[in-house]
Amino acid sequence: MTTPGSLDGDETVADGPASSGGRRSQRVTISDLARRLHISKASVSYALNDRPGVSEETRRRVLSLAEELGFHPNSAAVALSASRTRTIGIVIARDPALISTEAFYMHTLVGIEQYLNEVDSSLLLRLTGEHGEDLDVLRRWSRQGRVDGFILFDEHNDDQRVPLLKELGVPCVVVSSNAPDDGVGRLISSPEQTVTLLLDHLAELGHRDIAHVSGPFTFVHEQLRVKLLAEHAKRRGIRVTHLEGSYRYEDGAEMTRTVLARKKRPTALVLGNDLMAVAALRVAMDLGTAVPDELSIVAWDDSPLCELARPGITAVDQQTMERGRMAADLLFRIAAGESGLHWETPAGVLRVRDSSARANRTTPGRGPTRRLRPASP
Amino acid sequence: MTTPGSLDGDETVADGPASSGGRRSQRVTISDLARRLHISKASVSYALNDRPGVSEETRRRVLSLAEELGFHPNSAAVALSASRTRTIGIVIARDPALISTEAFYMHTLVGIEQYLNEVDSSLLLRLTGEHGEDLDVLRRWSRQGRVDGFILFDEHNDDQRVPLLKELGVPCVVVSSNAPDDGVGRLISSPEQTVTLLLDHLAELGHRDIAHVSGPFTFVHEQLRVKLLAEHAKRRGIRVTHLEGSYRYEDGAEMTRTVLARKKRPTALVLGNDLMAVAALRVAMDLGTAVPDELSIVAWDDSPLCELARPGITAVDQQTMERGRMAADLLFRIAAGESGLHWETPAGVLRVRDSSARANRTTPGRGPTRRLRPASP
DNA sequence: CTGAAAGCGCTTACAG
DNA sequence: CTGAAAGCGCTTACAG
Repeated sequence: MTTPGSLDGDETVADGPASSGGRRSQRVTISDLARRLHISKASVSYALNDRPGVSEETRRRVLSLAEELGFHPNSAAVALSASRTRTIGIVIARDPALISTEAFYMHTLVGIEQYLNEVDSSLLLRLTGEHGEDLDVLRRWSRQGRVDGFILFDEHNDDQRVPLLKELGVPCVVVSSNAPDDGVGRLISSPEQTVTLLLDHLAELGHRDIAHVSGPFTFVHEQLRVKLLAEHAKRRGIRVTHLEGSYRYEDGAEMTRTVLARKKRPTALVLGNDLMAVAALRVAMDLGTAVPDELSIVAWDDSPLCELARPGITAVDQQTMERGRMAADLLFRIAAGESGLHWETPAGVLRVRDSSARANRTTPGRGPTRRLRPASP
Repeated sequence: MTTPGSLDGDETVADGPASSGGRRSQRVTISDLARRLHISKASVSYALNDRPGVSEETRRRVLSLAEELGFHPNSAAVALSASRTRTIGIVIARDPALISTEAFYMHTLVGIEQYLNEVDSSLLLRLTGEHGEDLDVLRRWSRQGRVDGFILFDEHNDDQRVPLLKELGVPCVVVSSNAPDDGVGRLISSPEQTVTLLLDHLAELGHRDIAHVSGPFTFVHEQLRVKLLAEHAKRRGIRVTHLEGSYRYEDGAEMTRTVLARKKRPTALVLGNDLMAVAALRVAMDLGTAVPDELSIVAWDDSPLCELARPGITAVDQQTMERGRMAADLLFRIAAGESGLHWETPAGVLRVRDSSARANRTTPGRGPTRRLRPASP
C-alpha cells in the first residue's frame, strides 16, 4: 500500500497521452483532487455530483482536474455512503441448457444493457439452477446491498420472489403478462395482443381447427395465453385443443406426434416457443405431413431458429430487446422514487413466413378430411 | 434512517419461519451481532471470516446468531475495507444482433456462472457496441474498483485491453488461442486440435479439395485457424482455399455462392461458425447442390443451429461451458495471487452429422469433375 | 483470545 | 459559497 502522500502529480490520464511516470497507475481519490485544488473534499463531491454548494468556477476546476487525472469515484465508497450501487440484479432460474438455447434471454439482456450503457450502470447477473436457489440469491444480494433493484422474469405459481423483495424493501420490476395490484413495478405485455395477431392470421387463412402446445402451466403467462387463446378462438368459431409442453425440443416433437396421430387432425399448430416450433416442423416432415399444405405451424416467439428453418416459421416478434430496455428504464425510475408503476410493452409484430398457409390445400398425401366444421359445442 | 438501537430482536430470518415483526426488514450489521453477543466487532469479523483470533466457542456463537438473524455482510463495506468485491467483470464488444445469435456467449456465461455459484461470487456484465467503448468500461470499472478482475474474449489485432489492464494493475484472464508471454492469465484452446479433428474427418471421407470460410481476420484465433488449417492440409496433400467471412449469415451465403461458382469446386466447406454453416447449407440446396453428396459442410463451432438443421451439420463441440468454468476458476486463482498462469482447455469433440459424407459420390446433378488432384505446388 | 481504534473513499447535514 | 466532521459497515494491525 502506498501512501496518498506519494502521489507524484502525473497519474495515468483517462483519455490523454500515456502517463510519463511508469509503474502501476495509482488510484485517484477525491482527497487528491481536494488537496491539489486547495479545497475541501465536500466541495469536490458537490462539484462532481452536480449539486449546489460550489461556485461555477470551482466546479469547472474540479471537473477539469478529475478528467485530467482520470478520476472515477470508488463504487464501494459511493455505495456505502450513499446506498446507491448503480447496479441492477437479474437472477434467472432455468435449466442452463434452455437458457442458452432460447434467444429470448440474450435478447432481453442486450436490451437492458443498451439502457444501462446510457446511464452508466451495470448488470449483476446470476444464472442459477431451477431449484429455488434464486430466492437465496435475491435475499443475499439484497442484504449485501449489492444492487439497487431487480428485474424479474418468468413469474410462476406461488412465486415467492415479489413478496420476498417487498419484505426486504428492494425495488423490482416484473416482466409480466398481467397486472396484479401488489405495488411492485410491472412491465406488462398482455398475451391478448399476440393471440389476436395469431388468430387473425390463421382465421384469414381459413383455419378452424388448431392445436396449441404451450409452455409449462406453472408460468403465469402460459396460463393466460392458453386461456385467452381459447376464449378468442371460441368467439370466432375456431376450435382449439391444448397440450402442455416444456419448451424443450423433445416435448414439441412428442406433442406434435400426438396431435398428428388424431383421427381429426388440426390444420394448424401454435407452439409456445421457437424450439418446439422447429421440433413440430421436423416431426411433421418426417411423418410425411406437408408443411404448410397439410399443416400450418406458427410460433409464439420469433428467433433466428424460426427465421432459418425451412420452411421459415411464421412467428411473433415480441420486440424482446425493446422490452429489456423498458424494464431497465422502469426499474431505475422506481428506484428513484417515481410512481406510475405499470408500463405496457410495444405491440408484437407477426413475421409471416412459409410455414403457414391456407387450410385445406388438397395435396397428394394422406388427404386431410373432415374439416371446416364448427367447433364442437 | 432508523437508528441501530431500534433493532427489536426479531429480524427476518434467513431460511427459517417468517419473522413476526411486521414492516420492512432492517439490515443487520456486525455491530448488531457484536452488541448482542457482548463482544467486539473485530471478534465478529474474525469469526465470520474464519480467521484466527477467536475461540471456537465464540466463533460458533457468532455464526449461529448470524444465521439466525439472516446476516449478510454489506458488500460495499467489504469492498471498501478489504478491496475485494467477489465480482468479476466481462465486457463484450460485439454487434448485439450477433451476440444473441451465437450460442457461444450464452454458453460461456452459463459455464462461468456455474463456477461463480460455487464460490458465491457474481458477474458484472456489459455488452457494448463494437466501437472501442469496451476500453472505457474496463478503465472505469477498474478505477471504480468494481471488480476483482476481468475475463476477456475475442482477442484481436492491436488489442489494447491487456496492456490497459496491466497498467491499471487489474487481474485478467484471456480466453485465448495462443500463449504470448505477457504475464496475464490465459485459458488456451489451440485451434490445432480442432484442425486435426476436422481434417481427420474430411480426409477419411476422401476430401482433397476444401474451402475454408473463416471469421474476421482481425481476431487472433481466426488468423491461427487459417494458418494451421492450411499447414496441416498441405502436409496431408489436401488443397485448401480460404475466404474471410464476418460470422454473419449473409456472409456465409455469399461466400458459398462464390465457392460454388468456381469451375473447380471443392468437395467440402469448412465454416467458421454455426450461422455461416447454416447459410452455406441453404445456399447449396437452393442452388441444387446436394449436401452432403456433392458438397460436405462442417462447422467450427457446434450449436443448436447445427443440430437442428436438416441435414444436421457436422461440427466441433468446443466444450464452451466447461471453458467458461475454467476461465472463472483461473481468474480467481490469479486474483488470489497464484502463478501458473496458462491453462489449456479440454479437447473439442467432433459431432458427426449428415452434412458430411464421402467425397465424389456420383449423383445426378451437375456432376463434379476434376478432383483428387494434389494441391497445386 | 479479545478489544479499542484507525482507515477504506465517499456523502451529507451542519456551521461558518 | 466553503470547510470540518461524522458516518456508512466493514477489516486489520496493534495493544492488552
